[in-house]
Amino acid sequence: MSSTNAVLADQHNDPSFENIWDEIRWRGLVHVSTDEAALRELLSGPPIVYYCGFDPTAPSLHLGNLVQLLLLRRLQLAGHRPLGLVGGSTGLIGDPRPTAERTLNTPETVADWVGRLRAQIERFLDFESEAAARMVNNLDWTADLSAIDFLRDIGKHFRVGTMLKKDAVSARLNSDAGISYTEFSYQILQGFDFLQLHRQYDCVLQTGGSDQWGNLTSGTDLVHRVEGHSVHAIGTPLITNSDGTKFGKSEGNAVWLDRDLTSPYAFYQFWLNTLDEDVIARIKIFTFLTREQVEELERAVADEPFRRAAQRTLAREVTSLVHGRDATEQVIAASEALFGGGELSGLDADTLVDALREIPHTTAPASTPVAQLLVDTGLTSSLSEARRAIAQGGVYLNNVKVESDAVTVDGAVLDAGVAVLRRGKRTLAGVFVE
RNA sequence: GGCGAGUUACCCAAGCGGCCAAAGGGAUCUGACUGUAAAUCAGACUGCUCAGCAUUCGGGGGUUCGAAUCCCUCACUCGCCA
Repeated sequence: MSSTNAVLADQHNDPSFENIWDEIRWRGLVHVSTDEAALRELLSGPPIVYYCGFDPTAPSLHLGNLVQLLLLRRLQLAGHRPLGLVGGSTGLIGDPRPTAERTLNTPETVADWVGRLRAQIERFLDFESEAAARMVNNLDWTADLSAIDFLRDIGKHFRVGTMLKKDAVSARLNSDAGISYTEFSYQILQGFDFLQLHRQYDCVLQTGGSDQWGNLTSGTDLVHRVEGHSVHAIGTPLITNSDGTKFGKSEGNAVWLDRDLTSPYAFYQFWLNTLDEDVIARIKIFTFLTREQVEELERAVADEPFRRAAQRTLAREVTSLVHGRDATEQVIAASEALFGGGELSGLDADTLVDALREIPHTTAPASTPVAQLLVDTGLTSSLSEARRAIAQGGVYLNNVKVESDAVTVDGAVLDAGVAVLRRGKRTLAGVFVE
């Protein structure tokens, strides 16, 4: 925790930019927004209050949310005051996804996730400076709202025609999944949040992903209609990989900020494997490196791509940001030990054991067949898949290709009492031999 | 409430009584190449006691020697009409 605070204390915006708006534009954080000139002026002026909401759809935030957290933080560093909103009520409803209706989670689950998200958000913002952040929960102003009050005081301000035109809604109406009244109503709740925060804290800006644009404008429109005040919204771009795959997925799973869901090692490796084509854009968004530093790395990518200097910097920076510096140094040491290219037997026993603790591992007797170990370590999800992987020549024990699924660890135990299991080029697991 | 269309493996999507563990595409995994890249080419992609067996095509029931394919029923989705 202390190292996380140290990370926070070291963050700065780049003074070479005239104002924060120019910087977030340069970083590629603005995909859509309300009136640009007005926003630029607003953000250059005296401190404003702004917010971003996080709905509890999972027990942890993921990389998409990290973009939002960093935007909140950058604006805070520019002197503005963030409100971190957790969606205690919106999480009970669920915003319409383009594909299909969400499954409703129980109130208990949502409440639990709200607590977890709140704790995560708090680690990325400063709650003590002059521009101290504040946490809010939209359940606080909706829990006691009656259906009649909701329809009379809030619903009356929404036109169904407008609501139907929102992309999220029309996409669903045009799909065979359809949309429930529940999800259709979501934008009203989110719009009401903005109005509430505007009244209570004089909040004048909401940020969010561009896929939330319809919900963001739902809020700005409502505030304008009810209070007559012009307030603003910024939509960040959807981050995409240049090879067409989805950003933020590692082996098909989301990359989470919670270390129990995505280990710091896996997190570091995820960033380390960023494509050359994408790495500079990622650095702009996910790190606090200055424009000058970014340009230097850009040259490094062009001149010496094989060194992957930008990827290493990106991985180190983001992992430090999320997991702290100590954990980051550990996973870097582990990565170097395991990918160093040297003989595993040449590694110091303690170094090797520490490295294996960072990656998926299992404890098993020396007589265990390799196929079983692949399953135990999670390298494959079934024995069939394990055998297939071995048959395809994709499994290695201490860097030696495994020729048969009957092979056991027996002959391959290193001095440290461990063995290194590898699937493919870079998926590793540790075996601690009993 | 009435009528019509639909529900296939992670996603999209063919199949319309046996040759279907189920075409094709995407995603994913592995091999070659390489930089722990990308692109490209090749292979794999339900499970298991793996040259064989078991279980899959919304749920349940039925017809048949035999069903993802036919019938009944339930659930859900979409459209049209009230």
